[in-house]
Amino acid sequence: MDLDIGAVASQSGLAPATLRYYEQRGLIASVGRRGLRRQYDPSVLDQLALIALGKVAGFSLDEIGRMFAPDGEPRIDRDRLQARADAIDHQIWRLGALRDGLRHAARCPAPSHLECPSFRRLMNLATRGQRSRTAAAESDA
Amino acid sequence: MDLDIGAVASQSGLAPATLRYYEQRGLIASVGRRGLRRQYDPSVLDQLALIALGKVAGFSLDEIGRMFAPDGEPRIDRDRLQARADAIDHQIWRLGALRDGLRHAARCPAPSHLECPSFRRLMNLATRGQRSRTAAAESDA
DNA sequence: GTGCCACTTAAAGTCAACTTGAGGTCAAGC
DNA sequence: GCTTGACCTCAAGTTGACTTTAAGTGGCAC
Repeated sequence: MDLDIGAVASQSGLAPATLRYYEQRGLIASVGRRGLRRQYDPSVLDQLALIALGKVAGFSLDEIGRMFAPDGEPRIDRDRLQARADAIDHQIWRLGALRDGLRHAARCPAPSHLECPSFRRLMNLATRGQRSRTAAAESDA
Repeated sequence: MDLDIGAVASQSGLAPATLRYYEQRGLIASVGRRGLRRQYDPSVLDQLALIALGKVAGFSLDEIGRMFAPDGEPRIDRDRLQARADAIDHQIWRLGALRDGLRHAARCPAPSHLECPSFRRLMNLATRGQRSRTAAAESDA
């Protein structure tokens, strides 16, 4: 019922070497070996999806490792999870402004968008409370 | 009226070396020199805000450079801008699912979140159409 | 029983985005 | 007039996240 690394690789879209790397980094774990070969529980695919998601959200592998432990033990500080969620919310908000800014730029006839008041307003909105990634990393300490 | 690199650094929160690096990469431009020293127009601060924003949105410096030229000439493919905006929209959507997942995880008493149907549903939502960064980069070609 | 091929390890290489270091320049204050 | 400090250049180093390579192993088809 377990998967070997090639199966996990093809189903996850990640290279086998990447999976070994994640295992070495403690992000995932194999359930054992058959001969030399790592055997993975199918649930590792869910974990990999989570990891991919965390990366999209801008977290480092270390941060992700701390958020979602590989052994199924969440072992997560719930306050920290909430803080992450709030940080992501903030990022979503800024991305929304960036998206609006880009859409505006795609339509706006101004010679330079930096001179367009509408664009500048959007960008000012978007850049409020910058440095979220750094802040998130720092709040980790 | 122009700023030297130290002023730009302190107002933007970036290291002087980073500003020189950005200049070298063509992301920003100084308006000239006073002696050896670069002089920057205050508008560079807006450009740096845009760059920071682009980074938050997951773009590489090259991509950002192509999106927002340093000389005030937008020189941007409007279709590409729209495509970016759409990609960001998608990312926002996934981040929303991630945020909801984290909030759920912070409340949910299930021993492992991977076993919690509600969490799994959120994560499945969030991971639909993954690999956005890669996809965005590829759509650049 | 042997050949193949997907696996194994350890170490080195790559790439982006910086950061650091060494050695040099210049304007200003004392 | 000399030191100081903020700047300069160019090269090398660092970090994170992989990828590649070289050399080896072992289960399965034939």
